[in-house]
Amino acid sequence: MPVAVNSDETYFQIGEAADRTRLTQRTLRYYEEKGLLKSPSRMDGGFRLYSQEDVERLERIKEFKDLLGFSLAEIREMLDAEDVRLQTRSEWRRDADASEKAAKIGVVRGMTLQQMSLLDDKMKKMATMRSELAERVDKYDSLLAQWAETAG
Amino acid sequence: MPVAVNSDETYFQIGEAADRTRLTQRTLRYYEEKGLLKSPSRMDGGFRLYSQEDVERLERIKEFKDLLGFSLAEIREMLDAEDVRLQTRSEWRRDADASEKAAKIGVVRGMTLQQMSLLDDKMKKMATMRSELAERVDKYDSLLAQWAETAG
DNA sequence: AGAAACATTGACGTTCGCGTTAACGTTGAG
DNA sequence: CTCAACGTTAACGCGAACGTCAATGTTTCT
Repeated sequence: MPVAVNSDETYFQIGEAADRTRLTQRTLRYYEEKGLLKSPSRMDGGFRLYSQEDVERLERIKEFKDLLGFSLAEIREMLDAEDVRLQTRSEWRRDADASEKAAKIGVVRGMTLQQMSLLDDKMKKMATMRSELAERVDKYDSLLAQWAETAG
Repeated sequence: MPVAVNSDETYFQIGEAADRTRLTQRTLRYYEEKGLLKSPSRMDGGFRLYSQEDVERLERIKEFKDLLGFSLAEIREMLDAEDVRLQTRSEWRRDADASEKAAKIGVVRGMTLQQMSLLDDKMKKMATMRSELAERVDKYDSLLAQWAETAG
């Protein structure tokens, strides 16, 4: 069961975080080791405590991997870009240098566009592949139909 | 350059097959070793000779890997299914047992449908992801615009 | 307090998908 | 015939992404 640390937020130990994400505990530790996850908070005894946010991040990582076949290093880069975005947002009001921030956002924007075009590319190819497969199914069907005729 | 073995078909040595597929020679040998490719024919001296068909199969393998992130083992299975199809087709006229063939085709048809739904699934998720990314770009844009205003 | 369930940090092992090197044979051009 | 270019097998190597102990500590329930 989830662990309530204060009245507000819910935290999960590694076991449940693993269950929820359908990853293994080893994998969670590994991702942490590889910097894909900021180190989660801990209980007094040292047990890891994952926030809901952490769990969601893990799910995103899984999507990136399964969907796009990215390496963990690549995924790390993409997530880092997002972090820049969040960081930038929180610093938004209290800092001076404007053009630097604009530049940062520009970079992140560019990366996002790149990711989008990569997605577009893959989707296009997948669509092609799909129609090839559909064509085949049609062929099977007509073969079977023709066969049934001849036999009947 | 391609090697003409008889007047009819064109064959390629491993080097050119590798160039054409943008795979390495090692990879071609590896795929053969793993059974993704029926062993290509050989010259007298033992040099491998790849047919156009072989090259196309290699390209298909690449697509499967890059596009769907399948393991070579999985790809092997899918290609095996196709082989059944081709084999079935060549045996078509000269064999007796009709229902057996119909059954085989039914199986292959089923596998193809499965592959299609897998593709659909991935494409759907990718579309979702894409729109999330687009949303982000919009946010960046409005941030930058707003910023330009304030600064101007 | 004792036991079961759960967690921690090493550290070594494993599979996949090739890369690389070594030692050697083949082919084709001059 | 010679030599460069190309190929062959065998074997070891390697990074990625975890799996799998082992030894030990923590939490929780009774």
